[in-house]
Amino acid sequence: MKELQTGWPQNIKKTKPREWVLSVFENAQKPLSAMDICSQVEKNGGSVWLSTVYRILELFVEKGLVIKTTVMNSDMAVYELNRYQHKHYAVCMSCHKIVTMKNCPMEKFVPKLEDDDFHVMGHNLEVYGYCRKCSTK
Amino acid sequence: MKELQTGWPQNIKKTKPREWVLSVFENAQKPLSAMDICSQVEKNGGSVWLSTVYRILELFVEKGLVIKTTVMNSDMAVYELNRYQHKHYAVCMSCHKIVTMKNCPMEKFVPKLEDDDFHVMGHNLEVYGYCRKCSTK
DNA sequence: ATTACTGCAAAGCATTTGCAGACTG
DNA sequence: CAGTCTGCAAATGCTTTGCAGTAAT
Repeated sequence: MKELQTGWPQNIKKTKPREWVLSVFENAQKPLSAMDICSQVEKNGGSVWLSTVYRILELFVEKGLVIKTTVMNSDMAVYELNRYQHKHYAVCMSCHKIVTMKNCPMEKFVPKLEDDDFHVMGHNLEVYGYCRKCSTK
Repeated sequence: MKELQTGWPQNIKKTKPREWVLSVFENAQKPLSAMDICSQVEKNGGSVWLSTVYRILELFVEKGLVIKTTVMNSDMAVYELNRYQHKHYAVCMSCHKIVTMKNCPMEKFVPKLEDDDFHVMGHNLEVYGYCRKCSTK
């Protein structure tokens, strides 16, 4: 049973750096950049090079384990575990704080696309505005 | 009357490069990258340096004239006119074709955020999947 | 033993910045 | 004329790639 929760994903060779990266994701409360992951791994006592992190992320994305997105007006890519439950965020335009959204507008929504045969696989949504602190400043 | 449609936005000094960039946006059918804009300006007989385009884009975004987004798994930023009517796109995961979405799920949706005082200003939405051609390949 | 993965260095590329001359109002 | 904007060059910073040694099955 325990294996089901923390079990290593199939089709992915187990190595120290990959274990570290995955464990960082499992403890993360928000999407992480490659650098975030790198420094978090080191904070946990491991050691990985940035380029290795990028290769691991590429692999994880390819295997559907992780989702790659970008946060508003930031050129940096961020990654998060694909928990197969939608999760969206609001980003403060002023301080770039990230606030979790608890619901998802796509649940009961069918997009009307110009290509009628477009096969929708998923979506990214991001709300932007001003957080409590910044809107009262 | 004509001025209302093609009138130059207030608070923005009029220069050739800016006029060219704006006109490119007005004739664009999809979000454009800085390079797209640059080459489009040249195609129209103008001439701008890329760094100038970036500075113009930054200004336009700041003035609320243009919106900056990123398209799936591409590290390149794209920009489009803020037409004050939502417009969203679906992106083909295989050929990266962009398909316009005619409706918007946020119209009748109130996001539940962890920060109750978050002041929502707008949103980005992107749907991904496979277009007609790629899903039958 | 074979194949794949990582550390490391160096390259790539979109974007930003500095500066002097040119242009706008 | 004063202040801003642009052309151009060079720097920055995220991400990718090449290669040789190391680790996994």
